[in-house]
Amino acid sequence: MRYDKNHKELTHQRVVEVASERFRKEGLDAVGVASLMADAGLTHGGFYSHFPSKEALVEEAIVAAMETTSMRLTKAAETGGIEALIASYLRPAHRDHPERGCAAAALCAEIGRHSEATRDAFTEKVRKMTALIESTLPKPDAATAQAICAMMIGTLQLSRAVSDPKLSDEILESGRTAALALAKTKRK
Amino acid sequence: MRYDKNHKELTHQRVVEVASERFRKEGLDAVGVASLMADAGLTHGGFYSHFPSKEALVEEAIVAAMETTSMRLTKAAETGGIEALIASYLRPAHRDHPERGCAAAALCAEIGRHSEATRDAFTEKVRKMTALIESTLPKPDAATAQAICAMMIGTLQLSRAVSDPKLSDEILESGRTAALALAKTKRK
DNA sequence: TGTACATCAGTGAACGCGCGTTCACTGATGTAC
DNA sequence: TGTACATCAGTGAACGCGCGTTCACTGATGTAC
Repeated sequence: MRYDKNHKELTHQRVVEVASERFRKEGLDAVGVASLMADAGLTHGGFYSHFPSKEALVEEAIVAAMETTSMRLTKAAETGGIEALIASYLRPAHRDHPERGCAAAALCAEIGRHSEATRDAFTEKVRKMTALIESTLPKPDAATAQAICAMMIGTLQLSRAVSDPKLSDEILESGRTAALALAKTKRK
Repeated sequence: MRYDKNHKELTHQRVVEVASERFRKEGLDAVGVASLMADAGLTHGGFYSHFPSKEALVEEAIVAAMETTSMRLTKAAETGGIEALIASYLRPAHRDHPERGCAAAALCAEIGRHSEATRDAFTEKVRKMTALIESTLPKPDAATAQAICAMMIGTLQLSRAVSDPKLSDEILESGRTAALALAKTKRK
């Protein structure tokens, strides 16, 4: 072979990373293959030697984003438990930078309208995320972990969608308080 | 004038209703003006005598959907308080029929990427919805109402996005339990 | 070491299609006579 | 009451554009001699 053994793998990952950012920022439908490849320093023609379809890239990009988020939350939980995990997720910087944030918060509804394969991959990552949350609870419980996960996603989305910065801050604050309350609730 | 005084108004409302359903089901970007007008029994050319742009229709359709949801939640709250409101929002039928459900749950993230006017209109409806929730709380509190609102939206979205029906049911159930727990929490 | 070659990552023109939007028009209808 | 007319809601061809995808190709590179 002529090119470095992992030359293609490197390019592939570069495209996935660019896609992962732009999908989260602009939405899955709003980002085209050509503009994505241009962002990665390539032309669109080569796309299909890396991915069988745009949908396949969507799946890879979501998985990559979810993994980054999981790692970040794991690190937060290690240093400060569930309180730090919630504070890390529901902080203004996360609200203000969806492109570097959780794919579930940025793309949840859109993912629901995508291929079975994409939804399967997403589902697996959601399980991983709720398991992580559960492991940080004073009284581990799957239902509470799922509720905290949903609460964090809903709070981030709502705080991003409203146009009034004051209301947005309030929602973020309310979400932090409520998520923490749920985490500390004693369950049967 | 030749046509019935409210003939055009009726057509306008028909287009808004069709759009409102299809946007919630398929997403804002996925539904085109031509296909929408065809669904309303018209051709695409007449669209711009009803709306200045697609974005204007997006705004109207979201507002219409949010109003329907608010009315439904108000009715639920009147008969069964916050418990009935939560049960109504987080029921399987709502998860399975986004086209007739809450626009916030179906489109929150996408709305965040749309025009200032659309986000302003959405923000107003969110305020209305949280005010409604607050009014049903045993101890009215804006922060708790916002948290319940975010929790319901996040739960519905997550339960729609995951591909495993069993997990989806679990999430819905967890959301109901947690939202109710938040509603009953005594606050300082 | 220097060159000729084979590989294949990446190129760019082209495909059919649907997008949002514009505009000259058509024809159904309520009104005036 | 019957007809001629003016209005304007709705039509459909056309616009430039970007979409996802295909494919014959180019040219940079590691290897073999």
